[in-house]
Amino acid sequence: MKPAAIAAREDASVAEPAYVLEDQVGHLLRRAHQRHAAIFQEMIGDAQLTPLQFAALVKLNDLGEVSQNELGRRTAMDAATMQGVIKRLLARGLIDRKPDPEDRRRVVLSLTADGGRLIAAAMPNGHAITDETLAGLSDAERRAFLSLLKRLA
Amino acid sequence: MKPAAIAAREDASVAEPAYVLEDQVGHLLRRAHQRHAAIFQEMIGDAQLTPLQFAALVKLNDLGEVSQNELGRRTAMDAATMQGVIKRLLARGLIDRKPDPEDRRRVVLSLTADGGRLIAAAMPNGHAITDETLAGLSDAERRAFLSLLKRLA
DNA sequence: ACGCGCTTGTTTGTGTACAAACGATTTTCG
DNA sequence: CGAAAATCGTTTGTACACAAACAAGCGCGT
Repeated sequence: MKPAAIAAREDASVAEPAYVLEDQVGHLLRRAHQRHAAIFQEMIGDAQLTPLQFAALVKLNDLGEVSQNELGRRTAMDAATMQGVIKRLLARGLIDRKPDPEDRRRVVLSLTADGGRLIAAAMPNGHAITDETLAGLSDAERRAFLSLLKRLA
Repeated sequence: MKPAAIAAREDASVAEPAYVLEDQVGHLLRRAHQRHAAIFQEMIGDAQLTPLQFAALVKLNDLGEVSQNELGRRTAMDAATMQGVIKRLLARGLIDRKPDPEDRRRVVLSLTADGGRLIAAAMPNGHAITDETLAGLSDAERRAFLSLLKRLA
Protein backbone atom coordinates (compact mmCIF):
# COMPACT_ATOMS: atom_id res chain seq x y z
CA MET A 1 0.00 0.00 0.00
CA LYS A 2 0.96 3.58 -0.54
CA PRO A 3 1.28 5.93 2.41
CA ALA A 4 -1.80 8.07 2.79
CA ALA A 5 0.17 11.29 2.25
CA ILE A 6 1.13 10.18 -1.23
CA ALA A 7 -2.25 8.73 -2.09
CA ALA A 8 -3.76 12.05 -1.01
CA ARG A 9 -1.55 14.05 -3.29
CA GLU A 10 -2.56 11.88 -6.21
CA ASP A 11 -6.23 12.05 -5.29
CA ALA A 12 -8.58 12.60 -8.19
CA SER A 13 -5.80 12.90 -10.75
CA VAL A 14 -3.72 10.25 -12.48
CA ALA A 15 -0.68 8.60 -10.99
CA GLU A 16 1.74 9.99 -13.61
CA PRO A 17 4.49 12.32 -12.47
CA ALA A 18 3.80 15.90 -13.45
CA TYR A 19 5.70 17.25 -16.44
CA VAL A 20 7.46 20.30 -15.12
CA LEU A 21 8.86 22.17 -18.08
CA GLU A 22 11.49 23.96 -16.03
CA ASP A 23 13.02 20.64 -14.95
CA GLN A 24 13.50 19.14 -18.41
CA VAL A 25 16.99 18.85 -19.85
CA GLY A 26 15.86 20.05 -23.21
CA HIS A 27 14.39 23.25 -21.86
CA LEU A 28 17.41 23.91 -19.65
CA LEU A 29 19.85 23.22 -22.48
CA ARG A 30 17.93 25.60 -24.69
CA ARG A 31 17.99 28.34 -22.06
CA ALA A 32 21.66 27.86 -21.25
CA HIS A 33 22.43 28.01 -24.95
CA GLN A 34 20.40 31.21 -25.29
CA ARG A 35 22.25 32.79 -22.41
CA HIS A 36 25.60 31.81 -23.87
CA ALA A 37 24.65 33.27 -27.24
CA ALA A 38 23.74 36.56 -25.57
CA ILE A 39 27.04 36.65 -23.69
CA PHE A 40 28.88 35.79 -26.89
CA GLN A 41 27.32 38.60 -28.82
CA GLU A 42 28.00 41.07 -26.03
CA MET A 43 31.63 40.08 -25.49
CA ILE A 44 32.91 39.19 -28.94
CA GLY A 45 33.67 42.85 -29.56
CA ASP A 46 34.29 44.57 -32.87
CA ALA A 47 35.04 41.27 -34.60
CA GLN A 48 31.29 41.03 -35.25
CA LEU A 49 31.28 37.26 -35.48
CA THR A 50 28.52 34.83 -34.63
CA PRO A 51 29.37 31.70 -32.61
CA LEU A 52 29.32 29.57 -35.74
CA GLN A 53 31.48 31.95 -37.73
CA PHE A 54 33.92 32.04 -34.84
CA ALA A 55 34.00 28.25 -34.65
CA ALA A 56 34.61 27.95 -38.38
CA LEU A 57 37.50 30.41 -38.29
CA VAL A 58 39.07 28.73 -35.26
CA LYS A 59 38.96 25.33 -36.92
CA LEU A 60 40.25 26.73 -40.17
CA ASN A 61 43.11 28.25 -38.23
CA ASP A 62 43.87 24.87 -36.66
CA LEU A 63 43.66 22.88 -39.85
CA GLY A 64 45.03 25.19 -42.53
CA GLU A 65 43.19 23.80 -45.53
CA VAL A 66 40.01 21.72 -45.47
CA SER A 67 37.07 20.90 -47.64
CA GLN A 68 33.74 22.46 -46.82
CA ASN A 69 32.05 19.27 -45.62
CA GLU A 70 35.08 18.32 -43.55
CA LEU A 71 34.99 21.69 -41.83
CA GLY A 72 31.30 21.17 -41.23
CA ARG A 73 31.98 17.87 -39.50
CA ARG A 74 34.67 19.39 -37.32
CA THR A 75 32.38 22.19 -36.17
CA ALA A 76 29.15 20.16 -35.98
CA MET A 77 27.32 22.00 -38.76
CA ASP A 78 25.43 20.20 -41.49
CA ALA A 79 26.14 20.87 -45.14
CA ALA A 80 23.17 23.17 -45.65
CA THR A 81 23.98 25.34 -42.63
CA MET A 82 27.58 25.48 -43.82
CA GLN A 83 26.48 27.18 -47.01
CA GLY A 84 25.29 30.26 -45.22
CA VAL A 85 28.20 30.49 -42.82
CA ILE A 86 30.78 30.14 -45.59
CA LYS A 87 28.95 32.58 -47.82
CA ARG A 88 29.08 35.30 -45.18
CA LEU A 89 32.72 34.70 -44.32
CA LEU A 90 33.63 34.80 -48.01
CA ALA A 91 31.69 38.03 -48.48
CA ARG A 92 33.75 39.60 -45.70
CA GLY A 93 37.01 38.37 -47.20
CA LEU A 94 37.93 36.34 -44.13
CA ILE A 95 38.32 33.05 -45.96
CA ASP A 96 39.44 31.79 -49.35
CA ARG A 97 37.92 29.16 -51.54
CA LYS A 98 39.44 27.22 -54.41
CA PRO A 99 38.73 23.97 -56.23
CA ASP A 100 40.50 20.84 -55.04
CA PRO A 101 42.67 19.55 -57.90
CA GLU A 102 42.54 16.02 -56.50
CA ASP A 103 38.76 15.79 -56.29
CA ARG A 104 36.59 17.87 -58.52
CA ARG A 105 33.61 17.67 -56.19
CA ARG A 106 35.48 19.47 -53.46
CA VAL A 107 36.44 23.02 -52.66
CA VAL A 108 39.36 23.85 -50.40
CA LEU A 109 38.84 26.50 -47.74
CA SER A 110 41.52 28.48 -45.92
CA LEU A 111 41.92 31.69 -43.94
CA THR A 112 42.91 34.89 -45.67
CA ALA A 113 45.48 37.16 -44.00
CA ASP A 114 42.58 39.28 -42.74
CA GLY A 115 40.82 36.21 -41.41
CA GLY A 116 43.97 35.05 -39.65
CA ARG A 117 44.51 38.40 -37.97
CA LEU A 118 40.88 38.66 -36.94
CA ILE A 119 40.66 35.22 -35.38
CA ALA A 120 43.99 35.66 -33.57
CA ALA A 121 42.69 38.89 -32.08
CA ALA A 122 39.34 37.36 -31.14
CA MET A 123 40.75 34.24 -29.44
CA PRO A 124 41.13 35.87 -25.99
CA ASN A 125 37.51 37.01 -26.17
CA GLY A 126 36.55 33.42 -26.75
CA HIS A 127 38.14 32.44 -23.48
CA ALA A 128 36.52 35.36 -21.69
CA ILE A 129 33.12 34.34 -23.05
CA THR A 130 33.55 30.79 -21.80
CA ASP A 131 34.56 32.15 -18.44
CA GLU A 132 31.60 34.49 -18.17
CA THR A 133 29.18 31.76 -19.20
CA LEU A 134 30.41 29.60 -16.33
CA ALA A 135 30.62 32.53 -13.92
CA GLY A 136 28.17 31.03 -11.42
CA LEU A 137 30.22 27.88 -10.87
CA SER A 138 33.35 27.15 -8.86
CA ASP A 139 36.38 25.60 -10.54
CA ALA A 140 35.46 22.12 -9.36
CA GLU A 141 31.87 22.59 -10.50
CA ARG A 142 33.02 23.78 -13.90
CA ARG A 143 35.14 20.69 -14.40
CA ALA A 144 32.31 18.43 -13.28
CA PHE A 145 29.78 20.19 -15.46
CA LEU A 146 31.93 20.18 -18.59
CA SER A 147 32.81 16.53 -18.22
CA LEU A 148 29.13 15.56 -17.86
CA LEU A 149 28.12 17.86 -20.69
CA LYS A 150 30.70 16.25 -22.96
CA ARG A 151 29.11 12.89 -22.35
CA LEU A 152 25.77 14.21 -23.57
CA ALA A 153 27.08 15.84 -26.73
CA MET B 1 60.49 28.49 -13.51
CA LYS B 2 58.49 26.26 -15.77
CA PRO B 3 59.48 22.64 -16.24
CA ALA B 4 61.41 22.11 -19.45
CA ALA B 5 58.76 19.79 -20.84
CA ILE B 6 56.21 22.59 -20.75
CA ALA B 7 58.56 25.25 -22.00
CA ALA B 8 59.38 22.94 -24.90
CA ARG B 9 55.77 22.50 -25.84
CA GLU B 10 55.29 26.24 -25.98
CA ASP B 11 58.53 26.80 -27.88
CA ALA B 12 58.24 29.24 -30.76
CA SER B 13 54.58 29.93 -30.14
CA VAL B 14 52.88 32.30 -27.71
CA ALA B 15 52.23 31.57 -24.06
CA GLU B 16 48.44 31.80 -24.41
CA PRO B 17 46.42 28.68 -23.75
CA ALA B 18 45.24 27.11 -26.97
CA TYR B 19 41.58 27.64 -27.83
CA VAL B 20 40.25 24.11 -28.19
CA LEU B 21 36.80 24.38 -29.73
CA GLU B 22 35.71 20.99 -28.40
CA ASP B 23 36.29 22.11 -24.80
CA GLN B 24 34.21 25.29 -24.91
CA VAL B 25 30.89 25.39 -23.08
CA GLY B 26 29.20 27.12 -25.95
CA HIS B 27 30.14 24.47 -28.43
CA LEU B 28 29.20 21.64 -26.07
CA LEU B 29 25.86 23.26 -25.21
CA ARG B 30 25.12 23.63 -28.89
CA ARG B 31 25.92 19.99 -29.59
CA ALA B 32 23.96 18.69 -26.62
CA HIS B 33 21.02 20.80 -27.72
CA GLN B 34 21.31 19.43 -31.25
CA ARG B 35 21.35 15.87 -29.96
CA HIS B 36 18.34 16.53 -27.77
CA ALA B 37 16.43 18.02 -30.69
CA ALA B 38 17.16 14.93 -32.76
CA ILE B 39 15.96 12.63 -29.95
CA PHE B 40 12.88 14.77 -29.51
CA GLN B 41 11.93 14.58 -33.14
CA GLU B 42 12.49 10.84 -33.20
CA MET B 43 10.54 10.07 -30.02
CA ILE B 44 7.70 12.58 -30.02
CA GLY B 45 5.71 10.24 -32.22
CA ASP B 46 2.68 11.05 -34.29
CA ALA B 47 2.00 14.24 -32.32
CA GLN B 48 4.32 15.95 -34.81
CA LEU B 49 5.31 18.70 -32.42
CA THR B 50 8.54 20.65 -32.21
CA PRO B 51 10.15 21.22 -28.80
CA LEU B 52 8.82 24.77 -28.68
CA GLN B 53 5.31 23.79 -29.69
CA PHE B 54 5.38 21.09 -27.03
CA ALA B 55 6.56 23.57 -24.40
CA ALA B 56 3.85 26.06 -25.33
CA LEU B 57 1.12 23.43 -25.07
CA VAL B 58 2.41 22.13 -21.74
CA LYS B 59 2.44 25.61 -20.23
CA LEU B 60 -0.95 26.38 -21.64
CA ASN B 61 -2.21 23.18 -20.05
CA ASP B 62 -0.73 24.28 -16.70
CA LEU B 63 -2.03 27.82 -16.83
CA GLY B 64 -5.38 27.56 -18.54
CA GLU B 65 -5.59 31.05 -20.02
CA VAL B 66 -2.67 33.39 -20.65
CA SER B 67 -1.73 36.26 -22.85
CA GLN B 68 0.73 35.64 -25.65
CA ASN B 69 3.61 37.59 -24.13
CA GLU B 70 3.07 35.97 -20.77
CA LEU B 71 3.23 32.55 -22.34
CA GLY B 72 6.39 33.60 -24.10
CA ARG B 73 7.98 34.55 -20.80
CA ARG B 74 7.03 31.26 -19.19
CA THR B 75 8.55 29.27 -22.04
CA ALA B 76 11.58 31.49 -22.69
CA MET B 77 10.57 32.57 -26.17
CA ASP B 78 10.73 36.16 -27.30
CA ALA B 79 7.69 37.87 -28.76
CA ALA B 80 8.81 37.51 -32.37
CA THR B 81 9.50 33.79 -32.06
CA MET B 82 6.15 33.43 -30.34
CA GLN B 83 4.39 34.69 -33.44
CA GLY B 84 5.44 31.74 -35.51
CA VAL B 85 4.84 29.11 -32.85
CA ILE B 86 1.33 30.40 -32.09
CA LYS B 87 0.49 30.76 -35.75
CA ARG B 88 1.29 27.10 -36.41
CA LEU B 89 -0.59 25.84 -33.36
CA LEU B 90 -3.62 27.92 -34.35
CA ALA B 91 -3.49 26.58 -37.88
CA ARG B 92 -3.64 23.05 -36.50
CA GLY B 93 -6.54 23.91 -34.22
CA LEU B 94 -4.66 23.01 -31.07
CA ILE B 95 -5.13 26.38 -29.38
CA ASP B 96 -7.72 29.12 -29.21
CA ARG B 97 -7.28 32.83 -29.33
CA LYS B 98 -9.64 35.61 -28.27
CA PRO B 99 -9.34 39.26 -27.31
CA ASP B 100 -8.95 40.12 -23.62
CA PRO B 101 -11.96 42.24 -22.59
CA GLU B 102 -9.94 43.81 -19.77
CA ASP B 103 -7.05 44.96 -21.92
CA ARG B 104 -7.56 45.58 -25.57
CA ARG B 105 -3.87 45.13 -26.35
CA ARG B 106 -3.94 41.52 -25.26
CA VAL B 107 -5.14 38.24 -26.67
CA VAL B 108 -6.00 35.32 -24.43
CA LEU B 109 -4.68 31.91 -25.44
CA SER B 110 -6.02 28.54 -24.30
CA LEU B 111 -6.00 24.90 -25.39
CA THR B 112 -8.75 23.54 -27.57
CA ALA B 113 -10.19 20.10 -26.76
CA ASP B 114 -7.95 18.69 -29.48
CA GLY B 115 -4.95 20.47 -28.05
CA GLY B 116 -5.72 19.17 -24.57
CA ARG B 117 -6.03 15.59 -25.76
CA LEU B 118 -2.87 15.82 -27.82
CA ILE B 119 -0.70 17.22 -25.06
CA ALA B 120 -2.06 14.74 -22.51
CA ALA B 121 -1.16 11.92 -24.86
CA ALA B 122 2.30 13.38 -25.60
CA MET B 123 3.31 13.99 -21.98
CA PRO B 124 4.75 10.48 -21.40
CA ASN B 125 6.84 10.88 -24.54
CA GLY B 126 8.26 14.04 -23.01
CA HIS B 127 9.51 12.08 -20.03
CA ALA B 128 10.90 9.37 -22.28
CA ILE B 129 12.76 11.98 -24.32
CA THR B 130 14.31 13.49 -21.21
CA ASP B 131 15.32 10.03 -20.12
CA GLU B 132 16.89 9.12 -23.44
CA THR B 133 18.78 12.41 -23.59
CA LEU B 134 20.38 11.63 -20.23
CA ALA B 135 20.89 7.96 -21.08
CA GLY B 136 24.67 8.09 -20.65
CA LEU B 137 24.49 9.25 -17.04
CA SER B 138 23.76 7.49 -13.76
CA ASP B 139 20.99 8.76 -11.50
CA ALA B 140 23.43 10.66 -9.30
CA GLU B 141 25.12 12.16 -12.34
CA ARG B 142 21.79 13.24 -13.76
CA ARG B 143 20.89 15.07 -10.59
CA ALA B 144 24.30 16.73 -10.43
CA PHE B 145 24.19 17.72 -14.08
CA LEU B 146 20.67 19.14 -13.96
CA SER B 147 21.38 21.15 -10.85
CA LEU B 148 24.51 22.68 -12.40
CA LEU B 149 22.74 23.29 -15.69
CA LYS B 150 19.94 25.11 -13.90
CA ARG B 151 22.47 27.50 -12.44
CA LEU B 152 23.68 28.39 -15.92
CA ALA B 153 20.26 28.97 -17.41
C1' DA C 1 -6.80 66.08 -18.25
C1' DC C 2 -2.93 65.33 -20.40
C1' DG C 3 1.33 63.69 -21.49
C1' DC C 4 4.91 60.47 -21.11
C1' DG C 5 6.47 55.96 -20.39
C1' DC C 6 5.66 51.26 -20.58
C1' DT C 7 3.48 46.98 -22.37
C1' DT C 8 1.33 44.23 -26.10
C1' DG C 9 1.46 42.22 -30.31
C1' DT C 10 3.30 42.65 -35.22
C1' DT C 11 6.56 43.07 -39.05
C1' DT C 12 11.07 42.88 -41.29
C1' DG C 13 15.66 41.34 -41.74
C1' DT C 14 19.60 38.35 -40.54
C1' DG C 15 21.38 34.04 -39.04
C1' DT C 16 21.19 29.33 -37.46
C1' DA C 17 19.32 24.30 -38.05
C1' DC C 18 17.98 20.51 -40.66
C1' DA C 19 15.20 17.38 -44.00
C1' DA C 20 14.85 16.26 -48.68
C1' DA C 21 15.99 16.17 -53.28
C1' DC C 22 19.40 17.15 -56.83
C1' DG C 23 23.59 16.85 -60.32
C1' DA C 24 28.29 15.85 -60.52
C1' DT C 25 31.88 12.98 -58.99
C1' DT C 26 34.46 9.42 -56.84
C1' DT C 27 34.75 4.92 -54.77
C1' DT C 28 33.67 0.28 -54.13
C1' DC C 29 32.77 -4.19 -55.40
C1' DG C 30 31.00 -7.85 -58.09
C1' DC D 1 35.48 -3.05 -66.55
C1' DG D 2 31.07 -1.29 -65.19
C1' DA D 3 27.08 -0.65 -62.22
C1' DA D 4 25.73 0.43 -57.60
C1' DA D 5 26.83 3.02 -53.53
C1' DA D 6 28.74 6.76 -51.30
C1' DT D 7 30.41 11.64 -51.08
C1' DC D 8 30.43 16.62 -52.27
C1' DG D 9 28.29 20.82 -52.57
C1' DT D 10 23.75 23.16 -53.64
C1' DT D 11 18.87 24.49 -53.42
C1' DT D 12 14.28 24.70 -51.34
C1' DG D 13 11.16 24.72 -47.60
C1' DT D 14 10.10 24.82 -42.65
C1' DA D 15 11.09 26.27 -38.01
C1' DC D 16 13.58 28.63 -34.36
C1' DA D 17 16.04 33.05 -32.42
C1' DC D 18 16.52 37.71 -31.82
C1' DA D 19 17.27 42.87 -32.92
C1' DA D 20 14.86 46.82 -34.28
C1' DA D 21 11.13 49.56 -35.34
C1' DC D 22 6.16 50.17 -35.16
C1' DA D 23 0.98 51.24 -33.88
C1' DA D 24 -2.21 50.71 -30.38
C1' DG D 25 -3.48 50.76 -25.77
C1' DC D 26 -2.79 51.17 -20.69
C1' DG D 27 -1.44 53.84 -16.43
C1' DC D 28 0.95 56.86 -13.74
C1' DG D 29 2.08 61.45 -12.10
C1' DT D 30 1.50 66.25 -12.21
